[in-house]
Amino acid sequence: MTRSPKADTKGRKLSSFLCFAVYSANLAFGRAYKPILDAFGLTYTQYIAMIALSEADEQTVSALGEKLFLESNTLTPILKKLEQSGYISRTRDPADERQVRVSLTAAGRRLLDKEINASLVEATGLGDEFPIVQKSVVRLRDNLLHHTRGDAKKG
Amino acid sequence: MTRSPKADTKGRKLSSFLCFAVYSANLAFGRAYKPILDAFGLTYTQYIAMIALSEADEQTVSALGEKLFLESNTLTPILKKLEQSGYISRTRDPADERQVRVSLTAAGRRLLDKEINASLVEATGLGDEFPIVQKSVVRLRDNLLHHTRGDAKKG
DNA sequence: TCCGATTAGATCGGATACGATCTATATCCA
DNA sequence: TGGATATAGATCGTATCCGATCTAATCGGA
Repeated sequence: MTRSPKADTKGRKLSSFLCFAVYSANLAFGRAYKPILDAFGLTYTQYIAMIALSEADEQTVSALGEKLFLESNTLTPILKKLEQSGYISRTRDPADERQVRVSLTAAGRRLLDKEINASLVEATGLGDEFPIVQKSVVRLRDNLLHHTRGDAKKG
Repeated sequence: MTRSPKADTKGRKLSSFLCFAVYSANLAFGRAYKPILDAFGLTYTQYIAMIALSEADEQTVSALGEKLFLESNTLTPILKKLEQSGYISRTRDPADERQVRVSLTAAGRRLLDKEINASLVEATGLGDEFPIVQKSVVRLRDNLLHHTRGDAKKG
């Protein structure tokens, strides 16, 4: 890496800017979505958790955490709030009382399918580039995650 | 992943995935950097704040906040901690006592210039694509910010 | 079968984000 | 000049993130 000749200082700055670009893009997403989500009493993280829940019913907290890159310490309070709001259900698995099964309720699914919708895509202003940027960011994230765990599965 | 047949649902999902990709890439940056920053007693946000501070001396909290997309409610506690750590200085501007001027100390600058370095670039694993991804994410962020404030200044 | 190890969530404390509000200082202008 | 207004930070409450730890349930081996 650091393919630049004056690699040192320039490399550090570039790195800083990429990490900062992602950091601030994340803040920007939160702010762009907030007015829309506020109307439904959802926070940004709660909304993301519901998207993950929309992919399957009866997911465990751990399985959900793998999708979200979060653990029970973060998820448990969020899921409890979503349960209180009536958007999800939480029940202990009778077959293994250690596990909690989480699903969207009818109200939660209705919220995702109908009430919150296309306005969120437009906010990105990316047009045709949307899937390209998406792919790059996903790969960036995965590279970082592999680096973290010392896992050298590279492409 | 699990791309749905319906256009409506698909649009929502794509949007979700881009916001989620950024969200999780940000988490991934924090985790990849943590082991490195831990050694210097810095958090990820504190590190980013120091990068912004490295661009100029005697910045006000507001000016710093504009670069970081943060306000005094978030910055003040962070800057106080960095001051306690000895990496920055905070002083009221004699010409306008409302303003606080913030600068890196010698120790802070040394930390950025020498001690923390190229290892942070490698963690991204992006190689030559680094500047391209960076540019896309910056544009995404700016689009979102413009959308938030209803400002339609586009490129 | 019983006890240690493992697993799944939950709890706790520290550090962000952020809306709302507060204080102190500076400015405006009749 | 003096009170209304504006500005810059700071404080507070709520909601994430995350490391460390705890509890309860399950599993494994002698």
